[in-house]
Amino acid sequence: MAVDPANPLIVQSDRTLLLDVHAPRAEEARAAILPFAELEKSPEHIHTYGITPLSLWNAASAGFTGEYIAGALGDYTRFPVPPGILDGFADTMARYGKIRLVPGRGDDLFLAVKDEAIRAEIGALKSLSKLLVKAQGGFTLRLVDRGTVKRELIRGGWPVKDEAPLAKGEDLDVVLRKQSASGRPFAPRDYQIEAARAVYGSGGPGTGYGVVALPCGSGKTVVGMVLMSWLKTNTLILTTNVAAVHQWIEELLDKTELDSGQIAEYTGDSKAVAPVTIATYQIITWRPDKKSDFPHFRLFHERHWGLIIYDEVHLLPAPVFRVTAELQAVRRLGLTATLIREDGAEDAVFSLVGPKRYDVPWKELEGKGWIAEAFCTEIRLDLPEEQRIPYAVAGKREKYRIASENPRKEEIVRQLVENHGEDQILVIGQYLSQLESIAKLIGAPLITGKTPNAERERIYNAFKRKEVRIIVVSRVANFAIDLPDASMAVQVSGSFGSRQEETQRLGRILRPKAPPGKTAARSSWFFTLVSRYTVEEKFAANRQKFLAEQGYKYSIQHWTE
DNA sequence: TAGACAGGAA
DNA sequence: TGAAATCCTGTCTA
Repeated sequence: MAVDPANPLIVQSDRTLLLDVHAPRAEEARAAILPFAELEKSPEHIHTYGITPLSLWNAASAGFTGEYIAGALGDYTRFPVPPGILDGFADTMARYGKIRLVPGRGDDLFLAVKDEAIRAEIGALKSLSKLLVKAQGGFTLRLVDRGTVKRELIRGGWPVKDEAPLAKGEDLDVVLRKQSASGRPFAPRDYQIEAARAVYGSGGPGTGYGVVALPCGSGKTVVGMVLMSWLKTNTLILTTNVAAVHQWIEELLDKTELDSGQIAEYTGDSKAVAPVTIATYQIITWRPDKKSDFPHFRLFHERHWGLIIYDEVHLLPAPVFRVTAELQAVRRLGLTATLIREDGAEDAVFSLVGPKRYDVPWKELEGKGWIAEAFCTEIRLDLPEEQRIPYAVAGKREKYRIASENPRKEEIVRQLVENHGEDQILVIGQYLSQLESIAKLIGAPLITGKTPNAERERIYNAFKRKEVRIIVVSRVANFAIDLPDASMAVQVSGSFGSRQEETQRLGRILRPKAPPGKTAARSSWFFTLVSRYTVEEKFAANRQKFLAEQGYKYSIQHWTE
């Protein structure tokens, strides 16, 4: 606990933290600041973290205090911490809990605000003037406005601690199996139980809700099942696509004693409803035209749900926010690999699903062998001579495409797959013409959105049996969770710098290759090809942020002829 | 009744 | 910033 010029962290008064990656104890410092800071930039030497109100409230709701932050910064700081900054953090964190939502008279809710000044500030918020009615010690509001009020308040800088009771839901005896239906012994892992517990008991009995962030391949569905087995109630599970719906059903049948009659699929194919129902976000937000209602919203009050699970909660579509009233009355669990949203709707997730209750650095799971160790390499290459002029004069949009489709990438792919003769490889890209060309060059099958399901299955099976070693895939790789596991991925082009996408792609190769505890999981390789001195460099940097945040190191290799 | 396919949405 | 994929519904065919 002392300022030391060898320390890794520089704390600045604009609420940014600079982490010197090469300093001793840099990794320790990263783990210490992760609960309350967000990574903003991650070039080679110095990483920049920002501390935002939302990151502080997430920390506050997870039980971290101003003293913890003061301690963490004090332990690792290189220079004296700027005066006043800690008070600012404590002040922001103290806002969490100052406003509480509790039951009111009859069906109404009551917004309890003890502090008179805060009461005046909220009373003056125009966006809430129609929803809130002044009362002794706070405001009353209608039950249906619960979600809207919470969202408006967080926009105004006031997170609400929602302590109003949640519907209990109809009983359903959910029991986890000791041995999965497929015959293997099954027990939830420590971190899965901890994650479920963090949500279950988050606000005292009957008030559990919130978000769990765990990497792809670490068994997020198990966290959901553990919570279901504790709450023992009718459960609605929302997810992104039909493949994920099917995976949930398989997992539930495999690892719980529920039978197929108690589980239903609510999708385009089948509109069944059962004590456990799994639906896609898309069907819920479908409507005949822009002026109509959302006919499938009825699913929310079709049954007395006692739990709603939002799979990939960072993809929660905006229209769902409209049924906030129904959603607010039910216990809810958000599952995600990353909370980062490029559209900035994080505050909506915070206020409507809940704060982040649990989070493990990927590296920690990797150390314990639950997910494979990954080596990430960014390969930078020049544009071919003849494309430099066209690139220079191209418009912004064209530039990205020229850089992405750099024909030299094809030769690098060929060499990489040749050098990794032992690995099962996915080549992932964005543009179909480029992928077609690569598939032809290395003689590997290509899967795109147009590939019929039967054909996909045939290729996947051949890949699993190791008859096919390499598959070239388009963006189907982002969502198709039925993709087989691979030990190496080569990304030849990506979309506009989405960290989410990068995370998903890396998730493809992070699944453990050996039984945990016995031998270490087999290592994985992840290569990204980037055209030097082009816009692609900037986007590539953005994509890597999340991985750097989790402690992965990208090594950069410059490719020369 | 199943499937294939077109069209719209985000 | 743009391209590609998905999912939903409705219609047509056998």
